[in-house]
Amino acid sequence: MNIADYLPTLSIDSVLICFHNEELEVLLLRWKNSDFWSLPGGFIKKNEDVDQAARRILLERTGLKHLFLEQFQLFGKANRRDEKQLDELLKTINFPEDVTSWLEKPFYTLGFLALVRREEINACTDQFTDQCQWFPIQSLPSMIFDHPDIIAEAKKQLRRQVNYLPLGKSLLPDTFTMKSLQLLYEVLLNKKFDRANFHKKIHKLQVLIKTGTLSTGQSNKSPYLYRFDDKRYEQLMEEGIGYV
Amino acid sequence: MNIADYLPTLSIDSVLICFHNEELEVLLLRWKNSDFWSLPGGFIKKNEDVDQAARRILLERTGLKHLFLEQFQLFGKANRRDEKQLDELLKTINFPEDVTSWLEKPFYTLGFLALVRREEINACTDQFTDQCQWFPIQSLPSMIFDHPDIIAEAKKQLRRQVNYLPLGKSLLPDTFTMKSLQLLYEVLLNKKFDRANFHKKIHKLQVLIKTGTLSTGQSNKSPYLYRFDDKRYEQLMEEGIGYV
DNA sequence: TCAAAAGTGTTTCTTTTACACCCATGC
DNA sequence: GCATGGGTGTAAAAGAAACACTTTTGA
Repeated sequence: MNIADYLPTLSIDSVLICFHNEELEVLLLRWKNSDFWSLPGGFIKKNEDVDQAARRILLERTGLKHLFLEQFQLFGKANRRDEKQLDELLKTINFPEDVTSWLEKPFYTLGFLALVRREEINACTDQFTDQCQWFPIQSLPSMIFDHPDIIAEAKKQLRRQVNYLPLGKSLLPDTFTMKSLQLLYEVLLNKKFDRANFHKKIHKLQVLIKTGTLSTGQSNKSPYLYRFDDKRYEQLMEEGIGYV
Repeated sequence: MNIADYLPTLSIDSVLICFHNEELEVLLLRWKNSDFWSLPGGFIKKNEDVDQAARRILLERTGLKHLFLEQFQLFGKANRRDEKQLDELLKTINFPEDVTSWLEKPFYTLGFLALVRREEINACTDQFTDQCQWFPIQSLPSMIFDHPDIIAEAKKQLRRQVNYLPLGKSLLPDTFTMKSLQLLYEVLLNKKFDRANFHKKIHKLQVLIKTGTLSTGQSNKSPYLYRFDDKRYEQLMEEGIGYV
């Protein structure tokens, strides 16, 4: 990392979210020689689009080229990074002098929300971190700086924009059952739906295509498998699904 | 303006919106010696909260201390400012050398949405501009750089967040008639409401308090004047009004 | 044949919509 | 009194919610 290639002042942190074990999970990296975790992030190159920078950073971290990624808020408090904590984190690692002084500069950070499928991700660490793990969004470990706030705001964004985000398409596998779709929205909105009414509501949207059935091995009827009608799905994202 | 006090890389531009003549209007400033208009904006001081910077800049421009102000998007294209245009704008004014070279640096800009009452504003120009005017949001003049995009995104934000923005409270006078409230939402959503049903909808929200009647001088019944119940209003902003 | 879970249908209640009616005001 | 626009009431239509019924599957 050649410091001279990067812009000061503004960094990027991404909240990667997946749906796993009937829960939303967030990807975190552990800082070297510490018990603190942080969001995958990075810096912006000179002459680079900010959106492009966010994609580049996530590509390095996950190997994913195509994923839903959207900025949601600039975290702009002057004292957003605890100085003491920053010093301690830097002390434990022997970065080259130029990297250390770069990291000590003040940075606002732009928060991005990314929606991914856990099984498509091969997450890896960066030069600041030595471990990489998914955590249920309801039980997160200690994090550096204002990263807990960033995740909290991402959650709010997720709820408020629920009608305009490609949640099903980004978080579920290509084919899925009605039950898993319902479960996803129940978790997102923290609210139970009536199974029968959920069916009707979704079918009225005309966004699902039956692709077969899933043999569960259970002693009951096999549920249908669906996939999304891409054209109709895009249309719904424009108009809003009308969930809440 | 002492350049050394300010951060590079990131600037601020605000879309000030008022409701006047049954239309939404935007405040623009005209660049000195040019036919191009721009949003009121500025730079961030070292060690300053970004939100605070946006307030400081608007205070200088409008004299308003309290107003609704919220960031809505970072405009992060590397080439968002047309170089040719920038050069031409700078050529026509004799800024000190340090200011010129400051302005020539690359800047991303953070867009803020501000909701104001036109009559409370005493808008004035800054060192870059010589005129200041409100324009109907539907008929805007030529603007510099990506400022048309910024306004377009602000409009989208306004529509999408309509349920969570204090539109009535920020854009209408302290007391107002049901008709003017209806008109505001009709303009915002570009959609007509049935007068009777609008009454019922609003009354069910239990957010209005009757404060008297307005003598219009017209040969018909005087409409009631209302004001908002502050406590209930805040509550509604949290939950969302449920308009669209 | 039974239990379990998926899929579908029906009834009820609530909300939305359309529109009619009444009321105050100035000429 | 009458035209005008504000305020209120009512009936029809649409939509949401609750819940019962039917189907499929493996044991």
